[in-house]
Amino acid sequence: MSPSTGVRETQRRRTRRALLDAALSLLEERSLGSLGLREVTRAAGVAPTAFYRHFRDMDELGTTLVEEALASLHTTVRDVLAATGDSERRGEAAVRLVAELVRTRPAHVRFLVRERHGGVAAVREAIADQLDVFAEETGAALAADPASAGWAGQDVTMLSRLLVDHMFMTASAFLAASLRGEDWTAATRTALGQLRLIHLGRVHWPG
Amino acid sequence: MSPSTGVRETQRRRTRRALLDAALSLLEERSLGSLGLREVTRAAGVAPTAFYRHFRDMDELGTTLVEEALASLHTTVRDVLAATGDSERRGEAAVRLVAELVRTRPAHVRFLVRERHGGVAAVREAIADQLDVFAEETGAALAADPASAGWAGQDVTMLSRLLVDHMFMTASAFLAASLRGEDWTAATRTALGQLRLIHLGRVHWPG
DNA sequence: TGTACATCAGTGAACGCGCGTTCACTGATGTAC
DNA sequence: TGTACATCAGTGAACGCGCGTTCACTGATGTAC
Repeated sequence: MSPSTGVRETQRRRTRRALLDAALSLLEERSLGSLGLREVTRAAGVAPTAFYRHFRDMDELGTTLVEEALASLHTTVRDVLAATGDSERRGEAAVRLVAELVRTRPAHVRFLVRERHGGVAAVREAIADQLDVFAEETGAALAADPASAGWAGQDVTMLSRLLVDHMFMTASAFLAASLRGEDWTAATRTALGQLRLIHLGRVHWPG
Repeated sequence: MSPSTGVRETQRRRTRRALLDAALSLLEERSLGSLGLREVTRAAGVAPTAFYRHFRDMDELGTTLVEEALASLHTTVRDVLAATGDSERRGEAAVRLVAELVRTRPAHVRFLVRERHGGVAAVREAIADQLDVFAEETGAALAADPASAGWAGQDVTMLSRLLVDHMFMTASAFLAASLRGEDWTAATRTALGQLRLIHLGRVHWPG
């Protein structure tokens, strides 16, 4: 049998997932730097030593979580960029997709928001590198848009960084609203207004 | 003698400062949640038990750091709001003042950026509350501006939150540039461009 | 299919270590007279 | 000014505890024939 379906491999994957999920769950109200190995294995229901069958240390588990979380984010970014219509509709699509991402993977999104400026260098840098990639992709999409005719390269970069950062702001606002038990209509309206303002500025650039 | 100049009080303040400075220094590459009491006292050059003469626990030290850091920030926000001139000049003033704040108090600014979404609830909430206050002040200043004639209250709020968040983005970009050994010209240009775009959007609002 | 052997995910005991917190203390500083 | 007493910031020993990591192990799963 192929290793991808063997009983042993299946169990191995189950344990690995349990460790990652336990960590994500503990990270709901904590940061990665304060998370202990024994804490994670306890929450996952395995012996402390089982941890080493899957990760060298907590940094490696953290890096794995970054990869998982960014895979979700990558899908969302691509969907946003692929959205068609005028800037109003594209803004709506972006906010809707971010909301959907926060709804389906709240723990992953919270992890990214928290660790983006967090205390674990390896994780911080892994996130920063990927956000650079997203900003570049966004920049390429913007440059291909007729609305960007005549824009300087550095101005496109400036705008794409603003949009990527705004995506994080919006995700963070949704998480904060959930924490306060509010629904997301206010956060959605704010995010849409901000995107509309940014797009207005874009249309009239450089003034 | 008044307690503010007694030898005992002076020494007490010196130790308290040493603890806060030691913590700020350790937080350069760590997060508050992972910081230990003994670690801080060791770095400050006092016995572990001396800590309790000044703070109940690390949370209280963290809250104290928030107050210090936000006092600096408050000055900067007020100066930005007091700046006169057209929006181009106000944007320049804002970026210059943020740069000055990051240059004079890098550890405090890094602490705010890191702990704003960090793992210690008490600190996160203290920062969020103060940012709400800043957003309100900014909103009041915007509303008083003739350029906001006819703006809905929620639109003013939307814009002021964007500006406060942009201030954090800019501070974070300066810190990141320092870390990479770059100078701040690129980060400054980006921040100025973004503010200009936002102001352009504002001028043409609601489209 | 059955058998004999190899693999390896997960275990449990053990270790040395640094942690947060308590306590009674010391001795310089402050206060009353 | 001098003396006797109170205050209290900082100390150092001691505690129990959970930590990360090591090691030899077990027993179910996989493989060769």
